[in-house]
Amino acid sequence: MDIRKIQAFAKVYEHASFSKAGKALYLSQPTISAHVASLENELGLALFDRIGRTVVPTKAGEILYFHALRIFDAADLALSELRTLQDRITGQLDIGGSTIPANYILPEFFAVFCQEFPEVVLDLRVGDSEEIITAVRDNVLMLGVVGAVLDTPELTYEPILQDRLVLVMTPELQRRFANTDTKTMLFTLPWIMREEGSGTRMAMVSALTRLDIDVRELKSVITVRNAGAMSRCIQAGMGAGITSASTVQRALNTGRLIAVNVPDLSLERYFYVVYNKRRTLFPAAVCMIEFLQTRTGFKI
Amino acid sequence: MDIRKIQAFAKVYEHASFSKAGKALYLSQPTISAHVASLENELGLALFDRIGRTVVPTKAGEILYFHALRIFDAADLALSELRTLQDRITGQLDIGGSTIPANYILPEFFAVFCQEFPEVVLDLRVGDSEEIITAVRDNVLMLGVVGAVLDTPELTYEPILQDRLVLVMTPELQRRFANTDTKTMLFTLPWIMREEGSGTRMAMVSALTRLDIDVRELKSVITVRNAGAMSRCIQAGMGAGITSASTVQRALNTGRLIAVNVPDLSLERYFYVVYNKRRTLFPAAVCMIEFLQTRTGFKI
DNA sequence: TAAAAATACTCCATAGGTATTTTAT
DNA sequence: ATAAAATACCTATGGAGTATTTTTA
Repeated sequence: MDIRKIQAFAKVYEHASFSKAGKALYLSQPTISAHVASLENELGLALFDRIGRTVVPTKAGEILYFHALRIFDAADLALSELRTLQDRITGQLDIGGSTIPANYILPEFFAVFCQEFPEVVLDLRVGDSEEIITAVRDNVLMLGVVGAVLDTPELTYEPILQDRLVLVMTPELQRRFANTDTKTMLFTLPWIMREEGSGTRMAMVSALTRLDIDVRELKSVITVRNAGAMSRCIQAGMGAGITSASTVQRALNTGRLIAVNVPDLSLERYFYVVYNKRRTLFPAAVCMIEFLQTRTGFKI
Repeated sequence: MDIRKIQAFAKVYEHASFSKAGKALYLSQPTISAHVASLENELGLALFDRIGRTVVPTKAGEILYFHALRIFDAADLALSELRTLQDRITGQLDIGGSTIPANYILPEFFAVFCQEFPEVVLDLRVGDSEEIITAVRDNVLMLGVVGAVLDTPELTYEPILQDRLVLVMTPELQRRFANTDTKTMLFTLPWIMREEGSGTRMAMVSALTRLDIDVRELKSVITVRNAGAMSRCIQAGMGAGITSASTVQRALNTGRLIAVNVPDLSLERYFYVVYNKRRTLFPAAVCMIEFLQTRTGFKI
């Protein structure tokens, strides 16, 4: 069932002539005869009745022609989609986003991106930084936006945004520690924490490590898997937590929460686009990387 | 876009491995590599990223795989339909029927045929004998059932039924010719005639010719294109006509029409299955020919 | 070191051609 | 006599193999 033989067959069907089919395909008449004969042998069925100098398709020929058109359609469609992939910014782009980017940062960037590149269909997969990075490492996802760098030598991390973490709690809770020294407060506070694998948690851990504090010594009352839950737990007075300023901006503005400054605790971290530079990125993916870099002011 | 290369590509996609694809297709690993490379060259696109010893499809690879499955489906379906055509009585059978067979004879035979061969789909095309025979000669139709033989050397006519034509008129009309000699009556009668090309007309013409009567000398009041119209015209008293006894059986039984005997006018003719014996008949068509011959008692 | 893909090469099947014959109009 | 398909025969591309090298986990 060679596709070129089927093409020869189809042209014979359409022209009811071997020699005309040859002309249409820029092949000699004997070549067409050979192709059709080869198909007939392979199938064990006559495809045409050669009645004198007229060529009439058999029932088998009619059935094959019907399906031949479908085969050509599928092949043509494949070809045209591959061509547009080559020279247009198009196609479905699956992109992984860790908690903070997916919920607080990417949506507004994507809104602009989709306007500028209307042929691209975005599919945002949400997980924590570790999950997204693992998916990118395993080539399940081509692109991720995460809040941490993991030790994966094959991956490229391009910084796109600086983020500020803050230690927040309710004013009531803060008042209880008004006369306590900072380090004691950190060890006494009931903590709301993000799960392991969270970029926010990793940033917190490394910041505390620099103050010689082991997170495992802190009093964790609950572990949550997203920033919204953390914010609500803190507002409910369950304890204090370290989270992106952007996730608690309203609560800080209204005074329902306050950010407590801890001297020498450097709570800044970056968000990155992460990808495997050894993979062939299609235009839409390249575009997305550049878009994230330039629109966040990190490049050009 | 050779289908075998696409098959190699698809197996690599499914196994994420060139060597496993080779095993699955009973081909060597270098052959698989060559096929995929050939496709990549032809398309000018990478289909896989070879990252170390892992193989990851590119976006182009994903698109091609999607369409490859459709191509295989179409090819498989073609193959399976051709196989069932080979060894089962199945498929659509277009069959031409001239006026009398199509309206009065074939329906009940087809009812039985469809019960015995439920996988066959019949499509009955109606025309007059000449139209049907022409369609069979031009290979537009594979089979026809007609009431006349035309001088077409390439066609085979197999008789399937004897038919009796009758000269019919209303009793009133007949009474007007009670004392007229037959020949005068024939020349005086107002005639309802079938169109040229009708087998019924041809049978009538040749019967009259044997009595040295030229139809053109008869007084034709109307030409109709089917037996029902003829019957109604005669019953309305417009004139007399020659038609199959089967088409006016009820009217003869009830006495609304009467058959007038004309000495020496031999009004018998046959119905035939007509086909081009040089065409490859598929099983359902062969079956239909045999069915018509045996069920009408003309063979075995 | 081992496993997988790429490369190098050899071989032969076959897709392609031209020239000719057969067949039917 | 002509037009079309089949046949015969030749050539060269490329599909298939094995052996080997390169690469990387």
